[in-house]
Amino acid sequence: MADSKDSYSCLKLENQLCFPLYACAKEVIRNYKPFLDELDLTYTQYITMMVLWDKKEMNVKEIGKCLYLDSGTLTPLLKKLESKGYIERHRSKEDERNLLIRITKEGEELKKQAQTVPERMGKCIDLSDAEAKELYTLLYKVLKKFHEED
Amino acid sequence: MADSKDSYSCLKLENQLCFPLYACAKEVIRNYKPFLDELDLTYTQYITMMVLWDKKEMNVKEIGKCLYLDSGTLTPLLKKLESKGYIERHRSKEDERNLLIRITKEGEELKKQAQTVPERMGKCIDLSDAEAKELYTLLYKVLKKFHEED
DNA sequence: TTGTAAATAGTTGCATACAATTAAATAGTA
DNA sequence: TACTATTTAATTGTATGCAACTATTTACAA
Repeated sequence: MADSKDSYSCLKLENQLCFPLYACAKEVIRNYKPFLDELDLTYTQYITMMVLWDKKEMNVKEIGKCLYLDSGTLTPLLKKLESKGYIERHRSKEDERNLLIRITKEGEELKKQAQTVPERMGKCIDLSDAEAKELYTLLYKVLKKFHEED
Repeated sequence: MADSKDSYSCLKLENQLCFPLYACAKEVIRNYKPFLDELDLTYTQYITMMVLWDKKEMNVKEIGKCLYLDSGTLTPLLKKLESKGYIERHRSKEDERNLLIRITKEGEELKKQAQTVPERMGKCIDLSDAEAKELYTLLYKVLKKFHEED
């Protein structure tokens, strides 16, 4: 980062860590769009499907914990995915407070189409394997701290 | 990252680089909130003020280039900052297409209050100076590629 | 000079995000 | 049991973000 010339240099955009993080996340997601358009999914819908491809059935709370999202974001998003036929929403019989989200056959089918997305997307990010791994490690180190605080 | 067990392992959340990027950016910005509430600024308003504290006067296009934002986001945001009295908006006399954004005296005053934000925020991110620098470098490397493509 | 292209903000529509609140169900306790 | 606290989703309100489109102004070329 640049040297400090005055007491306000800390307020320069280029001396912040948060800004490249913010901008980078936004640009990477924007670059996903063409690939996700093929699947008729938005980015948030895509990562939601990703956890469901892995776990098959979860409640809203659990999905939110995985994705760092709350019900205010997830409720409308899950209704959308239901209307697309990729998931089913139904209350748990054991505990009516829980809304169980289960992937459908159509949702499973989508997984096949999605399989090529990560690799194609990876090519948009101009980092070596070592650099990507280093970035991954650092990001999770920051994230871990935030998860602990909840 | 985890080893591949099947052909779908690339679709696991924990094997993605984009996800920690997305979640980390979101969490860091969410952690800014208490500090920015004191200034009555949102995060996007804060980074907009940051470029204006540095440059004093810019048009919407230039601000958008700095922040990776378009007029669809900036137009309402700048009107908001104007209503708060931190900036002035007026058309350029030389070229009426340009809307010039200039910081006001109140906007300059805010800078003094904002000065403590970066350091306090930095403490929320649990990285050493070397790690923070490494993260910064990697993020700008990714960002650079995207800027070149425009 | 006049018609066309390019540049710049603004507008519209859709999809997040999140804080704060609400509603319903369940757990825990006197 | 009856009352209270907790848990879980849903709702509400505000603020982004971005693609697509529009309106206005300027540049440029025939």
